[in-house]
Amino acid sequence: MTTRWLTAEEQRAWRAYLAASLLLEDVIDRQLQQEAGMPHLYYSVLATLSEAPDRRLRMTDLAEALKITRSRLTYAVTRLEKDGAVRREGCPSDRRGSVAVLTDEGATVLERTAPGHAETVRAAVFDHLTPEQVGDLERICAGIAEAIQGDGRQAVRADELPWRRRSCPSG
Amino acid sequence: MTTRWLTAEEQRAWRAYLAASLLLEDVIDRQLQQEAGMPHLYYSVLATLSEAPDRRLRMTDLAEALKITRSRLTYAVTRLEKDGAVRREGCPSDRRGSVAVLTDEGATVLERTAPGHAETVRAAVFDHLTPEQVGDLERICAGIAEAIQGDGRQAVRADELPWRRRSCPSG
DNA sequence: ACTCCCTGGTTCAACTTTTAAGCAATTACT
DNA sequence: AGTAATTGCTTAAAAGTTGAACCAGGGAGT
Repeated sequence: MTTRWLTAEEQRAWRAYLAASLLLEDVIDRQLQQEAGMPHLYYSVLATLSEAPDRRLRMTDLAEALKITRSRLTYAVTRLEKDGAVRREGCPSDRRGSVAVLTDEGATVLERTAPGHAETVRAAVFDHLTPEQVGDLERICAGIAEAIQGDGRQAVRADELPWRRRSCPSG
Repeated sequence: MTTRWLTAEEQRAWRAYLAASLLLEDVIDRQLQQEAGMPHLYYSVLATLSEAPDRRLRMTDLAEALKITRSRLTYAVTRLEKDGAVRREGCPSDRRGSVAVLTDEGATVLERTAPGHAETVRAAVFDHLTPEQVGDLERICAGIAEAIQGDGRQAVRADELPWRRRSCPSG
């Protein structure tokens, strides 16, 4: 097949996306590094745990929720554990497994820093979007995620090719 | 001010965005690592140079175009120089300056790998967006970039607070 | 020319991420 | 039960990134 290049409009959109995503990651990482002493991803680990039943999640489920590799998560949790924000527990139902648990200290960090984070996201993103655009953004991004994940045909992640589900957390 | 949290719709959009951007970066990095032997950002360095007049750009201009810090660019160019894809030249009009130049070898790598990259971006992003959505995406992202950059008030980049312009390349 | 400050770019040390192994527990199969 | 393949998670080594510090060159004011 002769290469299907991007159209001019697609190129403009793609470049705008690349610029925005780099700038955004930068601003958010910096803000959280300042206020919470950790990069955005690590904050997301805490945030995700805080919403999980019993504030705990299997490592693999957490990685899946965050869309990152297990390896990356292992390092993140190790660091957060050193900080006292997270604790690891063995999984009773599967002796291989381990469960990340948000500590009270971690919850406190989250509570303290969530407002600043929300403010940053709002200032960078939502304060200048119309409600329709918010909906558009969600649909567009959901479509992208879907296109990438619902893609059993080819190796998409090096780590763990198809996306699977596990369980165990509070039992 | 009592924290302006994100609305439910905004949260959904934000989470969809985070997931999509992580997955997307992952897929693209992996594809380019495979085909071009370099991460996406490094490919972007080559791509940006290839479109610049005389295939050359001052380091700071290149960093600005790519929305990355000069430090990060220094490392990228050093690596690409080792690969032979880029060459550094002194800037005649400012002895402090250096200019990154795309070599023929770099141009060849780009030509060879651009189709695969385009295909990946298309498959992950544009193949399932309507033309309206492409426009929406561009406008939304442009707005985000604008909100972050057009922000002289606060330190947005650690490196170089306000965004400026330079020149010199082919003169 | 002399100061003082700014700018362009690089470098260092600390940190994060990646990829490919690696290991132990579990499952599937016989 | 016995064994091979799979799964859950960690680790090692290499690569990339960050933020601060650094240095030489350029500019403005005197």
